[in-house]
Amino acid sequence: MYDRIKGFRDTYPESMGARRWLFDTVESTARGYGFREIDTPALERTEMYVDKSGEEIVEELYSFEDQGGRDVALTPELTPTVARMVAERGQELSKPIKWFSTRKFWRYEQVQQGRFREFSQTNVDIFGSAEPDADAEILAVAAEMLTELGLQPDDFEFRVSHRDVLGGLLESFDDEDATDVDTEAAIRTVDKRAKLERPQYLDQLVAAGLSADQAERFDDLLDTPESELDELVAFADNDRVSKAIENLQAVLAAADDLGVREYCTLSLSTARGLDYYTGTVFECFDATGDVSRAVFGGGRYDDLIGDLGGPDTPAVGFAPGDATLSLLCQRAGVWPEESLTTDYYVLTAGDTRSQAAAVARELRSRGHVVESDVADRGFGAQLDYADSIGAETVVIVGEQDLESNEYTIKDMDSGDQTTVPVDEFPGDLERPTFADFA
RNA sequence: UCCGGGUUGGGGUAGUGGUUAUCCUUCAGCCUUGUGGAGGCUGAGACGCGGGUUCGAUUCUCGCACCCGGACCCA
Repeated sequence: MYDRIKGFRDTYPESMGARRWLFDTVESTARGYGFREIDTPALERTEMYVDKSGEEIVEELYSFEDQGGRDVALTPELTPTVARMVAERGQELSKPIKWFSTRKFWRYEQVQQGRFREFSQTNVDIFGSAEPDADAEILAVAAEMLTELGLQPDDFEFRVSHRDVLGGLLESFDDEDATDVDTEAAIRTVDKRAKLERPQYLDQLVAAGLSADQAERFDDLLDTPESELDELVAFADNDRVSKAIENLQAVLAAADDLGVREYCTLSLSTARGLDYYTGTVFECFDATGDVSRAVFGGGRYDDLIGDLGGPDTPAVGFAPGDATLSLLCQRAGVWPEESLTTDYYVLTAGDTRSQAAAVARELRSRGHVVESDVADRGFGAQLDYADSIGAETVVIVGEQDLESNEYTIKDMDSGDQTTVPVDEFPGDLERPTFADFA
C-alpha cells in the first residue's frame, strides 16, 4: 500500500456528488451574472510567484525544475496567471472583463481544519472597472452563491472594510507627529486583532510606528459604526480617508440595490492579511463562529495587474474554496446527504442479456441513470447490489417474465412489484415507475 | 517550523510483555438456480513504519510517517 500524500484528498463517489453540487451551484450563479469560464495551466514559472510575493514564497510552493531546465511550480493561486492573460490580450478584450474559473491549486502549507495542500477554488473577478458597482457586483455574486446553496441570512455574514480607510487613518497619524508608520505592518496587526491579547495587539501597533496613545485612538476608530462613518472623515481631515469612505459608502449603497446589503456588516478591523488589496475588502464568516476562520475573502486590487507587468487594470474579485465552503454548508445543515442514487437497475435472470440491454438502452436514451449486471451475479445478489446503489426502480427481465411476454417492475422503496407487457415498457413514458402500472 | 491528542481487518472497536488478538459492521459465497433492506452458516480481512530494551514487543521506549485540533502563515 502506498501512502496518500499529506494534505491531498481522495474523493469517493458518495462525497463526489456533494462536491459537484457545490461547484455546480457556485458556477451557475457566476454564469448568471455573465462571468465567463476560463481555464489555465496547472504549471507556471516559479519566477512569477517570486516576483509577486518574494523569495520566501518558494517554501510554500510545489516547485521543481522540469526536463527542459525551467523552474516551474504548481499554481498556488490564479491571479498572476490571469494577469498574464489580461496583459497578453490587452486592448483586444472588451471591458469589463468578467471571468471565473474552478480549479485545483497547490500550496505547501500546514494542514488544518478547512485547509489542505491541494484544494479547489472558484476565482471570480472583474477587471477593468474601478466603479463601486463592480465591488458591489462581486459582493452580490458571492452572497447569491451562498443563498443558492441554501444558506440563510443568519448563517453567514460578510465583514466589509476598505483598505484606504485603514491606510488613510494611519497616514493621518503619521502626519500628526511626523513619525514613520509602517502601514502594511499596522494593517497586518489589525487583521489579527481578534486573535491577539489586547496589550500584545497594542504593542504590535506601536512596533509598527504608532505611539501608545495613537494606538489606542486608532483602535477606537476601528469600532466606528456605519452610521458614524462621516465622523471619521472629520476626524482624519485627510483626503485619502474621505475618498475611501465615500467609496465604501457607494459600494454599500450599490450592494443595497443589488439586494445583498443585509449580508454585509461594516467591520473596519477586517483587513485581509495581504498587502496588495487597495480598496474594498471583505471576508465571509460563519455567523455562529463554529467555523473559526474566514470561509473566503476578496476585495479590490487595482495595482496588481500593473505590478505583474500587465497594463494598469483595476480589479476586484473573490475566491471561495471547497474546504471551507463545505464546512460552512455542513454547519448550516445544507450539505447534501452522501449516498448514491440510481434511476433504474435492469436485472437479468437467465439468458436475457440482449433483451435487458435493449431495455437499458431505451431508458438511457431518456436521460436516466441505468445499471445492469456486469458481474454475472444471481438474482438475489443483483437485488442486493441494486439496493446498494440506491436504485429506485428495478426492471426484472427474466426468462419467466419473457415467457408471458412481460417485465416485472419493482419499486425498491416499498418492495412492491407488478408485471407489464413488454411493448408497454417504457412505451411513451419518460420515466416509468411502479406507480404507472400498479 | 512549533504545541497538544491520536494510529489495532475496508469502517467502528476490545485487549494483552508470551492469546488461535475481541466484538459489531463490511465484503464474497452459501442456506435460496426468481426476490434486496430479516435470520443462519462458511470464508476474506488488522496490531502505521523503522530502531532500541527484552529470551520474547501489538503492548515499554525513541525516531519517523500519517490523521485530528491549534500557533505561525494564509497569495
